[in-house]
Amino acid sequence: MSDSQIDIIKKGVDEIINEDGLIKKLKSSQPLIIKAGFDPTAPDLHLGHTVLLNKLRQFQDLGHTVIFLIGDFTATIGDPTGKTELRPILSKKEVAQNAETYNDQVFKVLDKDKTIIKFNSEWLSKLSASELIEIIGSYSVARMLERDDFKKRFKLNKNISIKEFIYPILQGYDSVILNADVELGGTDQKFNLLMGRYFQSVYKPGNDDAKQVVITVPLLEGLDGVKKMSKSLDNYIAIKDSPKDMFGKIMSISDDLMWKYYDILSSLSSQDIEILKKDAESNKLNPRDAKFDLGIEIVAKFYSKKEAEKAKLDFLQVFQLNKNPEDIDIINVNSMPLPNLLKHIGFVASTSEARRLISQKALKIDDKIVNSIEVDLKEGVYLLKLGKKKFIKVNITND
RNA sequence: GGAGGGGUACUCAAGCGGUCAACGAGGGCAGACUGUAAAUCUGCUGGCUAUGCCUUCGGAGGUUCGAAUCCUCCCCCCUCCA
Repeated sequence: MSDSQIDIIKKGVDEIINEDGLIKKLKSSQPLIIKAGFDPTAPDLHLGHTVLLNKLRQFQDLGHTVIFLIGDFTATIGDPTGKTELRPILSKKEVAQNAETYNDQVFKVLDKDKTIIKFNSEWLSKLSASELIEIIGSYSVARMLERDDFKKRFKLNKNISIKEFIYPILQGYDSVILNADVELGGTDQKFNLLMGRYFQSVYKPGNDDAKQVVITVPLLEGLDGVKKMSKSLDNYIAIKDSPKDMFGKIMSISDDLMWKYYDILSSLSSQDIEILKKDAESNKLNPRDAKFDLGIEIVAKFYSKKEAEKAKLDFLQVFQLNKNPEDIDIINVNSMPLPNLLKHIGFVASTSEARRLISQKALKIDDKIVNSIEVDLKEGVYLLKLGKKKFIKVNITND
């Protein structure tokens, strides 16, 4: 049992610290407490998050308990990971709203009955100054500077706030409070995750079994193929994206990135993926078709096979046969100058941008390129296409 | 506390009295080519009621016909000294 458990858990993870500890914990045959922290600043869950969520789900399916920890308190500090600036502080209200959004989305992947949601402000906001000092007192600056991003910033003479040192410490302290057996996170979180181990050993000296096992999962690169997928970089596929958008975004990734997505997101075995890769290299398989399959698999995971197939058909319509999609939204608008119209319907951020795009022949009305902003649309229904991807029908009225 | 260096658009980074809505690079967007891939080429990349007007070079004042550029005060970052 434990043997098969460990195999399931090991699949697709980056690192387990340490595996022996995990095996020991699994053998105890008690449900383990699995901790994963989430930042309330990014409420839109995307495929990058699902790598972690899927792994959590596996733990749940194996009978363990997941604590979905929302770092509302630590968010007021700002995770220094990969950052050069402090993050803006969120209000209580914003945090609550964001948490709500999580709630909606998380249980597309996680089993609600086996998930405990916690906010770390519950215990962190109650710490007194002396308690805090005691906690941070057990860690040293030298060890803090072992951390890669701190080290870099220190060497480059960039600002490091003392506050930022507190973040990983408190994250580690969370594990003490929660008695976490295992903590999961992305590879970039390794340092923070290890803090949990450290503080658990401080608070329960000599008891090695009390130390949480750290499991890191690979980071999913964003659509650009370079940076990690994140909302703030706008290179993400949200799990709320429509099947059409999801499929389209997957089709737009590079071939190199496609193989990484296969590795991380698809249920195919690594052997099967190797075969696909070889076939593509020897021209037996058009990489595009491999991408189609990947798109279908991913969309089907969040919707259904049927909707995924439909998204593919739609894609073929639009980009292979150069036709318009079938179900384009239609909205009613009052008559107004073209640049304002484009701004009003959300195609562009400003009328200036609209003018630029029109002058670059990026706008089509009823399949005809618009050459001038002076076009005056009379009452009626028009099909607008901006760039390659944006479609909408407008019904112009003269109220 | 003292001495010096620095803060320019999404990022990096020029400019140091007018020709600056601000060189250049990256990123982004659009067009061509394609497999909505990569690579490549071209254009664009503050806003608006738009051949003009308005707002931007850390903040607030000032000098000047005119300031990102000069002066004063303030804030922030970095270095060295204490």
